[in-house]
Amino acid sequence: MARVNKTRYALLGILAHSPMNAYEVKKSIEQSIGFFWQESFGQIYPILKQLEKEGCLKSFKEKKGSGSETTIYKITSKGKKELKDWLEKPVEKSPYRNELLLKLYFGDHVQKEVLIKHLQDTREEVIRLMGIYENIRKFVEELGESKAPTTLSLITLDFGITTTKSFLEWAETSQNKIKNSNF
Amino acid sequence: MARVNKTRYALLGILAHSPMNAYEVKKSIEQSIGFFWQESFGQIYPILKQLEKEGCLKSFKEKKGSGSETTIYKITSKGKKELKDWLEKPVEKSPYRNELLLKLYFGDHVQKEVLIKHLQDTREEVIRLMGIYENIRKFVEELGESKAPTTLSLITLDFGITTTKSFLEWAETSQNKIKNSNF
DNA sequence: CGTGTCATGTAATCAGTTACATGATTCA
DNA sequence: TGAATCATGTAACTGATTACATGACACG
Repeated sequence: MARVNKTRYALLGILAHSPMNAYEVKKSIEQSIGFFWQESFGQIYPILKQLEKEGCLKSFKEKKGSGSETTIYKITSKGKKELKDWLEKPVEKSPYRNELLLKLYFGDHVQKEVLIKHLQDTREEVIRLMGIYENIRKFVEELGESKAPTTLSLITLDFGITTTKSFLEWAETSQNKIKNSNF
Repeated sequence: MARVNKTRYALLGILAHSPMNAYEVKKSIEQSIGFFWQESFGQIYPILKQLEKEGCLKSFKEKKGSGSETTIYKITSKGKKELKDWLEKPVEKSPYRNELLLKLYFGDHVQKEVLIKHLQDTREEVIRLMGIYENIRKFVEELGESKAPTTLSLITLDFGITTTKSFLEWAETSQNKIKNSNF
């Protein structure tokens, strides 16, 4: 299960949209795919350099208004091919770990209230996320009507919304089941 | 986000149910919490030893019918306390990565058929999982009526079932959206 | 007798986060 | 002037998988 490095593809994918510096790549990831994909600077900087060495990216210095320079990365045709080849490969399944479920499963060692609290906290957290998703959804919908990239980003966003909804239903039901159980 | 080692708690939780050897711990994890939590031997063996050194587990040799010995681990009262303390702590959120969504988000670089295929493959994979969940559910339901540990394992199982169902709906809808989009 | 499962471990490797370090620019 | 953000990196650490190695026992 999933040993290969996929950070490179996330970076290529982001840079395929538009050239930018490492710092902006991080921001861009957070704002677009952040709810299902994260990258840290400790990965981004070295891997961008490595991708350039491989010829997948080309960097150049750009002067910002006030003298200071920044390193902009631009995807090359080789980089685009690399990205496309990966996109066409089957999705590898990656390990999935859920700490809430682990605590619930072993929950007979604690008071019921503890488990109900864990479920409640998680509900509140995902409700917060749900709000963010729906705001982004509105924003994207208004922005570009029926454009393909818009369609795809809405699809990923809808994944977040639907799984969140089903999580909330499950969590509420589970809280009630625990309340009514005898332990 | 999530830097602490939780393998120890998974092992303690499993051994809190009944004493067993490392090999059986692995099997037991696979059969009970396997769909949301995995552990490899490379983690299990060293961490069991470490837990014993800390006094959370006590090991003893047991002779199997045919002369050979095996090392059985049993949880101690200190181990139970360690588990309970962790169970009471708030659930830490861990990084979530979804490769299918990543490929969909960058999907405008490939043919629509590729994305539809990825969704189809994943649907088939989760349908297979769904079958397993529902079989376990039947089995657990028949086994123990209204026992607390049963309630809790059914709750975790229902998480699998409900999220799988909502995934399937989303995936089908998304396939249609992609079919009808212009790219 | 050979294959599969039981059983126990270690070493190499890797992906990834976090902390640390540094400095420029912006803006209240 | 001081805080926030922009910007670029490296080092340490760690969690985890995978591969490797070994051997007993079961069973057809």
